[in-house]
Amino acid sequence: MPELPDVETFKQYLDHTALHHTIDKVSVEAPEMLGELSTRAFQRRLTGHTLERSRRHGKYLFAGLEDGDWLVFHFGMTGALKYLEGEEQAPRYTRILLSFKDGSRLAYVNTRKLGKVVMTDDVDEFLHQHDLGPDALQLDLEQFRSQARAHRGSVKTWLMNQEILAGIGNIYSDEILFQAHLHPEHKVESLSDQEIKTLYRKMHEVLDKTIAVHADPSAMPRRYLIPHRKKGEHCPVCKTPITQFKISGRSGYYCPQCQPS
DNA sequence: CTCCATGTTTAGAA
DNA sequence: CTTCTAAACATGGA
Repeated sequence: MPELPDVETFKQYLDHTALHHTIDKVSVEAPEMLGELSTRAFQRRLTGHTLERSRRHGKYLFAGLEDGDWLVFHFGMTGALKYLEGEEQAPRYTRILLSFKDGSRLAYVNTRKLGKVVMTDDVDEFLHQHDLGPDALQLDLEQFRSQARAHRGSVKTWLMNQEILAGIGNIYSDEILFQAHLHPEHKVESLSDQEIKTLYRKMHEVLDKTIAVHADPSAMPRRYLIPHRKKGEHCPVCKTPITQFKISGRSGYYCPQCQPS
């Protein structure tokens, strides 16, 4: 799930549920998700503190405490948040569970444990340490164009490079390229100014529209590729069979009719 | 059993 | 130095 629109949806969810709650207890079911940070240090930095604000950058979600410290969520491929009230049971694969003073809880759920949950006292430094470029919704057309001019290789790979712009992954890069009528293996260095502009506009449009439906594929516009992004499916626009291809070990999908090379 | 899956990192080859 | 590929991480679902 978690690319920019999914993580933005998690942010809004967190804002509407766990924010302004004081942490009473921290259960770490999967200590390996904390990386180098010890369970004790993690618990010490959270217990007794209050979640006061949140920030998202690319695929990362930051929850700020009243003391200036930050809880950092990264979701890998299968991570999500679930807020629990009353006797509601924590879902299967809950890896971290924050319990609040009022009895409600926030579960960090992650089937495959590919993400991370850590702490940082400086978000900007954290972003720098992780080589993250500007958030995909923050950079302007000028930066977008000059980054395109500074790289070689396929446009899909370029869009997914978190050092260039943060937030776009395998699924949403396919959607953006589909909406922009660009073949995923089109060389980024050979994009015209006009194509770059279209790509930039479509990137915003796709991110905005998918955030508006909380990244739910079943609620996305009719002419979106994402709900048809599997083998044997057909293009929602022209009905041509969708092509699957491999790009550095991952599967990409496109319509050979709407996105000619 | 096999292959595939939304992410990131790393090693090695061009 | 840049770019690309495969593999690894951990775990399920088809």
